[in-house]
Amino acid sequence: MKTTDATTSNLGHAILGLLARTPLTGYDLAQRMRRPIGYFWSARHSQIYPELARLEAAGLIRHEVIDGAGPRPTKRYSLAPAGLAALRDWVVAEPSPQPVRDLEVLRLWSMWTVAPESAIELVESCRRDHRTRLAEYETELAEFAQLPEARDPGAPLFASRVTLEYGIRTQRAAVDWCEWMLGELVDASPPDPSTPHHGRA
Amino acid sequence: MKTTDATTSNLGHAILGLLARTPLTGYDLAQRMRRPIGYFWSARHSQIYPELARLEAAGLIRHEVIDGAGPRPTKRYSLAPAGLAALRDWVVAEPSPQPVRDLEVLRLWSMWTVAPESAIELVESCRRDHRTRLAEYETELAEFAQLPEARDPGAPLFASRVTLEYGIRTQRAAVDWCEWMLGELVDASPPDPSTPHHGRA
DNA sequence: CCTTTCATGTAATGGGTTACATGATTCG
DNA sequence: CGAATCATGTAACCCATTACATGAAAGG
Repeated sequence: MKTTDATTSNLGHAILGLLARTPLTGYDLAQRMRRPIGYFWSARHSQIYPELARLEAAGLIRHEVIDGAGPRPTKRYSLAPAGLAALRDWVVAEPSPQPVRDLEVLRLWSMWTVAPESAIELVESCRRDHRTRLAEYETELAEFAQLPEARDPGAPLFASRVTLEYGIRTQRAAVDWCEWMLGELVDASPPDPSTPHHGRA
Repeated sequence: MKTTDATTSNLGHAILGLLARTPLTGYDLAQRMRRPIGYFWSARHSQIYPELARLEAAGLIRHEVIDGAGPRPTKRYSLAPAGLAALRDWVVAEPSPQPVRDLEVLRLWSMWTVAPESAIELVESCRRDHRTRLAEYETELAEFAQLPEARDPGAPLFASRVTLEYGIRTQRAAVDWCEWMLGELVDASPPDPSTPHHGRA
């Protein structure tokens, strides 16, 4: 006998994951969907509010009305026991292969259609972006990496730490890749033809 | 004066990028949306056929009827001059920040709610997946990496090579990350309590 | 006083998946 | 003779973004 027959969406599980850490309002959830979990999952408030209603109807979350500045009653949501069970089930469930969509790689996949100088500019701008995000993640990780809870696999901070580490590693790999590409580009098309160059013409 | 005022979608540019390399039927395009470009962009045939009609209405592509096995006339699409221009414009255009959605990281972000043994299994299955994909990309790259066109920034194979290299680097980073995580997990919770172990309890 | 932040909702539109539908050829 | 491959399309539905709508408190 299953605890939940209602099929909960990915967004629903993202919300459950947030509420498993601490009770939040819909507004707070929307903020968190930028940072800290915004770097691997995102959603707008217009998507969050209806999903909260669905989760509550399924008995996975509950709310209490608190003081707030909005024109309507401010609701703070928290995880119901069935919600924690549903989250646990989902974490260990067989992952269905998700469709990949990387706009940056798609763009660079057609870089051969433009002049090499434009391609170099393009790659340099990618490198800049990845460097910026890398620096952000590194400062964010530094804020809590040394706390003892960040070492405990049963603590939320542990998961925050390892996922941030993932972000750092992939951004670093992306920066390295950009630099490797720049090497490949200038190797094939030397930037200054007045300077004598070695290698193939 | 712009060449195209019609706003073309990401999918549209993916199709233009494919047709810039060689003429294809809608069916062929759907196949390519799995491999080779399927690892960074994907689409089903039900999405591709209407988009082809839109691109053709915008004058970016053309088709000719060829012999085929389908019940309806088989159409081979190729890029029109305006299509190549639109593709070039898009490649060098300012990229709008795309929303990120990584289901694997979202899942692991809630790994703290399950037993450490379950978490270890989870990470091991992630490592297996990344290793498989890494091996696929490596064999695919080996097929054309040594061809001379793969060194020419103006050739499609150059872009194929560098984007595959990106796939390889990110998958390798992911495998390393999984192994690092396993180290963190067994460090905190020793797998076999009967064996005497060093470090903190 | 004006802008930002707090705070919650709905409506319209676009992008994407699943399912429906058809029919010839090739291979086991 | 049945399954897979070739080959193209439509319809229904879900997910996500943008835009519409409202209003109080706080800060410059």
